[in-house]
Amino acid sequence: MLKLEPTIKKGLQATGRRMTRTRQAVLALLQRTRQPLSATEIFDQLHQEKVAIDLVTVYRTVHVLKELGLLVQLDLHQEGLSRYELKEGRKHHHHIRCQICGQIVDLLLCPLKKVTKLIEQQTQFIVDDHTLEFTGLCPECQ
Amino acid sequence: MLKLEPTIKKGLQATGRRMTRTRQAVLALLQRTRQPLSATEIFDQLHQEKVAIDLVTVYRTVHVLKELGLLVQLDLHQEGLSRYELKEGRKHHHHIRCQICGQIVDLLLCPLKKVTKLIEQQTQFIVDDHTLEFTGLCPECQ
DNA sequence: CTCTATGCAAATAATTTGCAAGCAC
DNA sequence: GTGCTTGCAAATTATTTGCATAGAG
Repeated sequence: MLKLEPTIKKGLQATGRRMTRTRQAVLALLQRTRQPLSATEIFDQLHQEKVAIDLVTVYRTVHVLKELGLLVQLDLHQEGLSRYELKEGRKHHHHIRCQICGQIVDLLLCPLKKVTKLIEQQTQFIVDDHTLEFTGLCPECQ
Repeated sequence: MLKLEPTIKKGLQATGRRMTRTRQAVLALLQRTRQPLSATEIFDQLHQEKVAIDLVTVYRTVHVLKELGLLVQLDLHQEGLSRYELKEGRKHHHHIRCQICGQIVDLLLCPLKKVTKLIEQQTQFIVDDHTLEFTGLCPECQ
């Protein structure tokens, strides 16, 4: 497991920000968790661990971490909320979520490089980002 | 332009539903519009055209049309709302949206058939659906 | 005439904003 | 001590639900 805090503290300070108890708690949680978490899940989980934090602070924290490029905001297929996961040196990847139990599994692939070039040629857009998420039934729920 | 109403009326009636003034208005709007529209946009546009309709009815209408398989609900990249477009005999496709002006352009491709099989092999999930949407800068906003 | 669809009010849910007090550096 | 952060309350936005009435077949 990577020790992220020192690096992140520098990133925060470089932009005039501070490393605080609540930011550390959110970071530590995201670091040890496998699944991408929603703001409410981060809030609930931290409260279970007796960490006092406001939901608003969770939102503000993930916003800052996203600005620093340390975290990815995900919108999975028609969930109606956002989820967050640390980049933590991981490669760009996508996800599949089970429609029954909600389990989210990482997909360690991205088949879109060639497609992106094709789109840029065809549309004259400059492609900046993309969303690619799958839903289905996990082995247990089939 | 396809004449959709008779077909759709049959579809509605086959499930004990009725063709109404408001459903016709929403259908006609989606039929003639190029861009995928949000519930609020459908509501606003119809009001501009002096069609009296409640926002709730818009939501209920797109819900029914989706159940009948006549309409696709889209969640574009981090917009925080859903958009709707009629299938109207069109092929499955994806979109790119300009981050500046919001313009949405259809992409007439889907490069995911092989990837889907690969994912099913690797994860043991049965893949049901996917989201693939791009954002970028359109030619005018670059 | 029966049963579905609609409008209106109100409830939910996710997220954002304002402001005074707390805390990092 | 100064200025960024936080908590709390409240506002905003998207969407859903309850219920009595209007309207399609």
